[in-house]
Amino acid sequence: MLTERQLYILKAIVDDYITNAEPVGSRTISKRQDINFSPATIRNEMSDLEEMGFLEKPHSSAGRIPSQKGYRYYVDHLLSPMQLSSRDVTDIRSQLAEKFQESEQVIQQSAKILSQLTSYTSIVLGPEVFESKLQQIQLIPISATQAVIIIVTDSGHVENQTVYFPENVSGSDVEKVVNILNDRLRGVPIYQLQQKLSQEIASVFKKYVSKYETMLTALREVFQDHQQEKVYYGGKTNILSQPEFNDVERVRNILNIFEEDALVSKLIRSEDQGLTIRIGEENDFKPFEDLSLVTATYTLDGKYVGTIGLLGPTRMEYPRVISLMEYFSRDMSDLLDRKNKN
Amino acid sequence: MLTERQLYILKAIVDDYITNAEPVGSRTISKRQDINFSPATIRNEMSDLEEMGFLEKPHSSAGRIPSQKGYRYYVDHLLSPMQLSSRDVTDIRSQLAEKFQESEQVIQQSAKILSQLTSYTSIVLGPEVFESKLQQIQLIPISATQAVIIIVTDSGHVENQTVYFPENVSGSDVEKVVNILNDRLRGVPIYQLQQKLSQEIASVFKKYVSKYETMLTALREVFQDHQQEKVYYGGKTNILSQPEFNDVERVRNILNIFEEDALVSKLIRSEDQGLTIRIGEENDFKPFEDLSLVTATYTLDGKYVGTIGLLGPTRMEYPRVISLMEYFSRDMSDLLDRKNKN
DNA sequence: TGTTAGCACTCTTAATCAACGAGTGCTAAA
DNA sequence: TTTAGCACTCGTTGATTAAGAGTGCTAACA
Repeated sequence: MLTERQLYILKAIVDDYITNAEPVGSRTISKRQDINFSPATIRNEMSDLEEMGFLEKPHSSAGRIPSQKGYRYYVDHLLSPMQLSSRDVTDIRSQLAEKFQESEQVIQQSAKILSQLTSYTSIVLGPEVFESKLQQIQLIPISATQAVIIIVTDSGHVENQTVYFPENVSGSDVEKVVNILNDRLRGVPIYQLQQKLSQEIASVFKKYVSKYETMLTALREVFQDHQQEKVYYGGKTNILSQPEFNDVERVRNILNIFEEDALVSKLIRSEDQGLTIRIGEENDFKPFEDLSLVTATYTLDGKYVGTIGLLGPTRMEYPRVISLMEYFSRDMSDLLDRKNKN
Repeated sequence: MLTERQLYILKAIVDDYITNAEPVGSRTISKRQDINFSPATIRNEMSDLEEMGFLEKPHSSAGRIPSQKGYRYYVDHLLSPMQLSSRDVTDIRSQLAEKFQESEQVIQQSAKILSQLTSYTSIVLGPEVFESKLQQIQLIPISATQAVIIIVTDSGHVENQTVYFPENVSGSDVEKVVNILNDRLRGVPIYQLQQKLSQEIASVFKKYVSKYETMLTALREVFQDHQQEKVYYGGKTNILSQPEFNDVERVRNILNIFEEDALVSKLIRSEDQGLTIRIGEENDFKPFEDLSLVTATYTLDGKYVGTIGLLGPTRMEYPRVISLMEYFSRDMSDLLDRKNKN
């Protein structure tokens, strides 16, 4: 229902607004090399596009800016995904290659690079612990009533926590407990630990361990805590450099959200494999109503482990961002797979 | 060299400016209950105080604001440390008491409370790992060439890192290594680990472990990393609510500093036991030139373990902040001591 | 019938100006 | 020594104006 020319003009406007952050006038468009119509013609088309809801006017004598619907249409139909420059690619390669030690570092580094390349804020959800399985449990006594419990997963992730025993527990009891746990729980997904503990382990403890209730409650607490996903940020303050965010109060609100990992995690998370783009109000979250969020998932052995996200103004460099996100989504997965095979 | 009255007036001006963030005029001061001089008299005194460098004028027809020197004098001689309200105390008590599990949580929670009570930004340096001693080392194989090494200190702190062995290492070798390390290194301060490794352990390895060089380089890397202090923040964005920070660019600069823990750590750190107040340029750091930083140390068993800091505008509620910091400095030390004795 | 030149109109932005008021500094009197 | 009085300074506020960018409409053109 949109004519060829309208498509062309809409694209031109969005492109222009994305780079200049200023309402686009008819003359600006008509001056372009690839367009051979007078401003008046463009104006007529713009007027139509506005009527259809793709454009809006900040005020009657400004140019047009894309509406939310305009961005959406642009993203869905108009946008030509930009080829990543070879400089970008080598940049990424070199920066990711050097840090190759721990999965966690790969993720952190990715967040950083992503934010540097875009000057938006990147948010990466770390591998969910509960997707991975228990490799080993260690209990290291610090004092008579205090020990550190360490949980190592098959992906090499380590969680630790201090436990307090209300009454003294003998060294041999601790040893027994560790043995039992390792025997029975190796290979069990982290999120099932607590359940297994109550159902299977409790009775075994009862048989062999003298102060089994003390141990049990202590362990229960520990398993409770480790079900959350980690959140990594890159360029938290990048968003402040966007001209649309010169109001300190607005900025403060957004920055405060970043402090609440649980909330962010919920916002970013996306079940869909592949790329997701949420524009403005599509985020369904008031403080993000003029922000766009592009997310992609990354995998390990084909299974979902986390999400990478990029948060910027609705006026976002979609073509570039999309290419970048696709690249990262693939590259991180590869990297993690390779690390995993080591 | 300052008369009684001048002291009084200087204090009144600083107090007023601290609460209202606006230049203080002579009339405002003379209206105060406790002052019985006409505006003209006050003006004369103000003029003198300005000449001496304690006050300055934003422009000729505004009131006066304290100069850096003014704040300094106020802090050193004028300020009456405010009694903490009993509400504050109970607030703190209740919020610190509930979270009592891990040292790290105590610190984190302290940072949070401190920022909430003041609406400044709190920065707390975590216990320096290298003050504590090695309790136990664990090496947990994940795959043939990959293991997780876990370092537990006597304070219950856990550090972990993944190590890669370039060539396969046998299980018995790993076991030997762990035994040797635990035998020889228990009780050694963390910061000495690397040194000891090269000096003493290397030769032992050579004797008993087949691929000892592989192990050695892997371990060396691990010990390298764990010498930094952790930095905890509370209310990172609180500073944005101060009226003097309505310029996004300024804010961005400060916020960016918070992302670099090493730098912050260096800035906050203070060797002096007790309270330190650095006003504006005394921080010797450009981006902090109109910020004040109040720091105090906290201890464990009488020994320095970390620093708590509060960062706000030079126009800071010094009386309140000082009391709070003193309180926290004591309370955190107590808390940690008690935890340590458990 | 689609395109475009022309022009009146709208609305923002920047600049200028005057009035206001908060505050100072000085002088002279108490 | 203190203070009343007053002229002066300077930032703030609001109004007014001019400039400029852009639109929308009409009428002419191909």
